[in-house]
Amino acid sequence: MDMAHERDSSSEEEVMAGDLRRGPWTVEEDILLVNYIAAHGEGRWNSLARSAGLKRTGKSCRLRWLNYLRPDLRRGSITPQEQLLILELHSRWGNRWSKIAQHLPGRTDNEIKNYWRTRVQKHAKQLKCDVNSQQFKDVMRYLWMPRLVERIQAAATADAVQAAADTPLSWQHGADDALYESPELPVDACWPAEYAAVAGGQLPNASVAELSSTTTAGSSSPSTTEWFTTACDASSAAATICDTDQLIQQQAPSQPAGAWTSEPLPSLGFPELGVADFEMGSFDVDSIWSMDDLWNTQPQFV
DNA sequence: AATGACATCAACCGCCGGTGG
DNA sequence: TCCACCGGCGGTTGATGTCAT
Repeated sequence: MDMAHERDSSSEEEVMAGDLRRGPWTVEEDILLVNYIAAHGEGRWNSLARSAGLKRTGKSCRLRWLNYLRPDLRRGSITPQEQLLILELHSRWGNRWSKIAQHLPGRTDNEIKNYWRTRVQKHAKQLKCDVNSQQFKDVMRYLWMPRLVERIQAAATADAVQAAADTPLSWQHGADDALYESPELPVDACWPAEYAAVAGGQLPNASVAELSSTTTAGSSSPSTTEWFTTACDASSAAATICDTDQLIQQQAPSQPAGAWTSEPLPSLGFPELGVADFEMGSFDVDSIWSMDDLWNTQPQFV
């Protein structure tokens, strides 16, 4: 047993002795953590946990913050664009989840890892091939990724038509920015009701949008369509060469500024996509993985 | 309506590398 | 150089939600 293991075990002892809590976080704990970080910033997680009055390990606090409480987290389903990027980056880097996550702003390594395991590996299993096999990589690159691009293009077309029909006035005035910046925005406009109730006005300002995983986000940005077009152009080429470098580098960072975060937002090459992308409506994400398509299109892969 | 199977995801675990005393 | 501490990473698990029968 190495030193690290001993240290982890000692934390375990504390847990067993009742000094530390484990398991799901309560609303009260979340608020303690959020407020403490709002006041003092991130870092030194072990001492942070103690100072904040949390009976949690530093690791647990860090994980909770990074994977759930951070204000710049993106909520909702993995979009087709993101799926495309994940497939491409995974083919390049393998299970380097944190590295992949760096190219999907607002997404966590945990989220991407979960996506990969629940969706992609599931289909590899259905195909009865190893997820790391060349066969499966070929299926991804030459069948599923081009199919994703098709879906993205179709969605872009539909989106453009819809946007032309009813562009919300709010977008013309940058209401999305206001969501993150307006000091007048009531707390409970962004925090789930139970948080607002428990906090009793002690929450940081409304920059903490979409805290709860059950909270649905706002509306779609007009930049989405522009990005779709660019992405699809790039991705069409990517269907054969999958040059995601281009896809990544072409996109200027566009992150909502978390007013009270101590850390600078990551400089990442993915645009801010609105919720319409998460709620694909007629876009059946899973149908991309239709086995029928697979059989009909590429029977040689099975 | 009940229930079992399956999917999802938050949280934990073990390990490793970096850093500073 | 050694050691303790810490943060980060990838793998795994268990609770919960959803769907099919």
